[in-house]
Amino acid sequence: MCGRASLALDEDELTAYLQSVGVPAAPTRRRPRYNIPPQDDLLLFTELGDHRRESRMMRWGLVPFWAKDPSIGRKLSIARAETVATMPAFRSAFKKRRGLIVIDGFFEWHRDPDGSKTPMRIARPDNAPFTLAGLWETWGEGDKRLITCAIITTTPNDLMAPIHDRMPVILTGAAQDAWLDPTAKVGSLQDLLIPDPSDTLHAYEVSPLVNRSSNDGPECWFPV
DNA sequence: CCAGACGTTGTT
DNA sequence: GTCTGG
DNA sequence: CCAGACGTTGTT
DNA sequence: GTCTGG
Repeated sequence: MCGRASLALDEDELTAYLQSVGVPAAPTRRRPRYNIPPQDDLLLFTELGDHRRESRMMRWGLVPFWAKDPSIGRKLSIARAETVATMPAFRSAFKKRRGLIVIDGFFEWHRDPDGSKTPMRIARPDNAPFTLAGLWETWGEGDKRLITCAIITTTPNDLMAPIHDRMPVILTGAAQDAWLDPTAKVGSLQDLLIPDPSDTLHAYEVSPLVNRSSNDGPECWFPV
């Protein structure tokens, strides 16, 4: 699940949001994104130490530092909260390279009993940004250097349960600080990886235009 | 010892 | 069925 | 996540 | 890098 995200808000709104969570304004130019698939770029911020935070665009699909071939990243876009701390592909990033991924919505495909799939968008009613628990890695050197990331999924909250059996981990407020804290213990980190309790999201059906990731415009958000 | 995997989803 | 491209 | 390809020879 | 399977 959660194989698509969005981040369409304008630079001023994004800058204001980043400042509100202690991140200097993103230096890179960014265009509105309504339909972001795996292997495309997500905006992630992390804590370097002494509470300094930094944001960057990172490719979605984690390539561990030890990978011989970066194509492994295609398989590593989602980690499960239940196993992320111990999985060989994720555990070192879980210990040392946690981050928060800024989005303003994500998509889930609801499967009906007859097998048909209905795309749904999950967002705040005002499309304000929020953050997902993420992991990141650097791989390779020079021209080959890649910076990649993955999201973490958990069980659904009341909003998501009718739609799907998994949802991304959404962190707000003190949980954001706790997730980024370099000194955090595994147990306390694990306690953060729970279904979103904030009750600030809504879900609505959107057009199947979102199925095709090359459709990256507002039509992907239109309610059906 | 070396070779090969390292993930999730959903469907059967 | 499985992999790659988006 | 979904959509689309899944092959080779030899020609432009 | 580290673990599992052979």
